[in-house]
Amino acid sequence: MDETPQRLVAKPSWLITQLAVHARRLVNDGFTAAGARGYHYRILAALHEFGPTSQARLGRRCRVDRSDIVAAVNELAEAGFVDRAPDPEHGRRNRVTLTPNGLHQLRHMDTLLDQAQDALLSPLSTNDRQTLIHLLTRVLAHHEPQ
Amino acid sequence: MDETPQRLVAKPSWLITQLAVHARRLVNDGFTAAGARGYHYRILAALHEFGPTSQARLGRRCRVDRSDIVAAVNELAEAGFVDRAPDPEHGRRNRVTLTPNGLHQLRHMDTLLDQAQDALLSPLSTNDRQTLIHLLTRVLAHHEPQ
DNA sequence: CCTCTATGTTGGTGAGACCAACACTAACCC
DNA sequence: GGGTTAGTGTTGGTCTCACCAACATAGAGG
Repeated sequence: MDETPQRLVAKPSWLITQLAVHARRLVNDGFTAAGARGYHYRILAALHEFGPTSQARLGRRCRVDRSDIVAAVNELAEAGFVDRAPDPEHGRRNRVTLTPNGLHQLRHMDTLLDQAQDALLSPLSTNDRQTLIHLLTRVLAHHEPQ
Repeated sequence: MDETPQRLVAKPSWLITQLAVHARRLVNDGFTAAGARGYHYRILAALHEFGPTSQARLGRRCRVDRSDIVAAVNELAEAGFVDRAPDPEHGRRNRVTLTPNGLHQLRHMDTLLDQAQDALLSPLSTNDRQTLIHLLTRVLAHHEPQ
């Protein structure tokens, strides 16, 4: 009952954006349990993988606007997950560093995130998941500025 | 340069939500050219496909909260795309109807939307598009309350 | 030296999804 | 029939995410 219009269901953009709603809900349910949100995970992940950097670079890596990085780093710094200090060899730049507590939080969020991935793709076989990931990666790569 | 963390790229939820960003951008660029937004299209499409209904039912069909339907129907009614009148056989309910102008706007948005779909999936062959749509439909169906 | 670019920061906007509360109506049940 | 329950429209919020304009300031390049 209360069927959704064929005009919507047939559009790839509908499928993707609606599925993104469910994905975000699953992920955020986990993250809020850890007192965090998406931007936090992106930043912690980038710091762990590439080491300390400036906020601007962080934003470019995580696809987050530099003005939004400010707020997110504020929150992470206040929680002790990140350390923000002026870059010694550059007056204007900040140097954001992952703290041990931040690494711990990152690992915690990782397990929460893995559960969400599983819940998200539960109806698909391992093979189907692979093909879906492959196709999505191709399409996304095409739209990333690179 | 400025690579994105592997932790993100490997997550299906990242692929889906990031692709949804691009999808929304493509779609909205078209819609704003028509002075509209996503909610408007959903409502017009539902009215065209299922005929006049109440706002609550409209919301259930389009996956839009009933409080958000109020604002969207306000905008559509002010533009003359939709007619809102109290349901004669139900004191509380409203009866929302698609006007001729609304149908015209729907058709206009349809062509804009088709262009966006094409731009979105441009890197994929017809076959790959089919598979992607099929997989997305399956996953989405699993998460819809039905 | 002067211009151009990059950086951090503040303060907005907008879409979309969602929630709580209220007034009121309809439908249901005893 | 009367009281309870469920549904409807509406107001007024919240949150996340994405994005933009402006500004002060620092570094890099000519």
